[in-house]
Amino acid sequence: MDKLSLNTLGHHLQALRLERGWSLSQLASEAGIAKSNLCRLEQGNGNPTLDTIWRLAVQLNVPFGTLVAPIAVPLGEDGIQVRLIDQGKDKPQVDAYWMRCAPHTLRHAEAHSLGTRESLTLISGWLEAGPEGATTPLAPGDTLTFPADQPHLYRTQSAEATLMMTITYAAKGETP
Amino acid sequence: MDKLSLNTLGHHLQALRLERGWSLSQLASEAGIAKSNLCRLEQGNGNPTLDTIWRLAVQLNVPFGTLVAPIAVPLGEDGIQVRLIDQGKDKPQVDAYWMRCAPHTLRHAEAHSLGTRESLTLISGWLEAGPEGATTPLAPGDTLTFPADQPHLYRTQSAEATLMMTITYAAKGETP
DNA sequence: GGCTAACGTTCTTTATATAGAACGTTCTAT
DNA sequence: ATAGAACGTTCTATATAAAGAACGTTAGCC
Repeated sequence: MDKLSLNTLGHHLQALRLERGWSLSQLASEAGIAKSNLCRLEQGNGNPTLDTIWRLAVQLNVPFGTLVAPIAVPLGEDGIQVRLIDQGKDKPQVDAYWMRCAPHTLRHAEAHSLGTRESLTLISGWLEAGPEGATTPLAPGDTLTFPADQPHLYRTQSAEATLMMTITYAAKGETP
Repeated sequence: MDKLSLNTLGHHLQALRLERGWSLSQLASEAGIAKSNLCRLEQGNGNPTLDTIWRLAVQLNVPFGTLVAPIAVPLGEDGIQVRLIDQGKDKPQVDAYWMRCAPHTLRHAEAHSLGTRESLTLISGWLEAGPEGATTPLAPGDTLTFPADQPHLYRTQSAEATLMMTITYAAKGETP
């Protein structure tokens, strides 16, 4: 595991804490860990134990993956983060992703293999997505399914968007 | 973090390894960790470092959460596991879950608050779900959205089902 | 001014996660 | 049968994560 990932974990940890208006000492004591420990983690050093991550996740009331997830893939250069949640083992193959788009992002995605479809469900924010020229705006809770075997795009405006995305590959199963 | 969770992690770890037909020594060496370490983890002792979990997840090619997730909630008594992926911060409130139903499971869910809707996207297996009396069968990749402010159910047959579920609460935001 | 309290950081100490060697066991091959 | 190799386990040694004390800093308060 690289240094960068730990930095990201640290920043993310701190962001979540400040978001709640908690002090470092406070969070540490309520999570039942030493504040020196938490301090080290936020600074991006260290290699926390599962127990430590666990306690912090519980205390911050975030799903476990969220804490460690920023370690996942920042997709391409633009403000898009993608995190693989699960992969199906059946035919057709289905991949489930968590995805976050920064504000004022426009991402053009290339066509996937023939027959591939995507389903999006917006968790928070606002997003416009779909095949180029036939995009649909989405509010939290909305679901959109569209053919992804043609160029498509995701666009945010002033707010960032968080969503679940599932990609269903055509029965033959080749990846683009 | 309790002993049970670690046991679950151990079992899950071992299951994933055996699923791939790998030996303990093999996985350990390819993940770049000592096999004594992996052995201990599979036995349900120990409290692995993020680095260790990380290496194993990469090597087993499973999303990070999957390794640690069984530590999450086995919902109720029946063969259903639910894992919170993310919670929206907007109105309406949206919760995203990963969910797995064991084979031959029938789960009756009570009505949520008025206006609540659920969206399901099947990742693998087969599932029949929806409001009681108006259920729909789902194949991998299929998406179903239905009003959840009435009793609804999830039913599997011979195969287990893995899916993403999002719950959108009515704008007022009260939980049932 | 000085006093207290809380903050985040940086020490030192202690517990323990990991690495690596050694073990007994079970196969296969010669 | 015997040697070898690989398996999973269990030792021991070492690196280091976590705890706890002490630190300098800032902010209120009398």
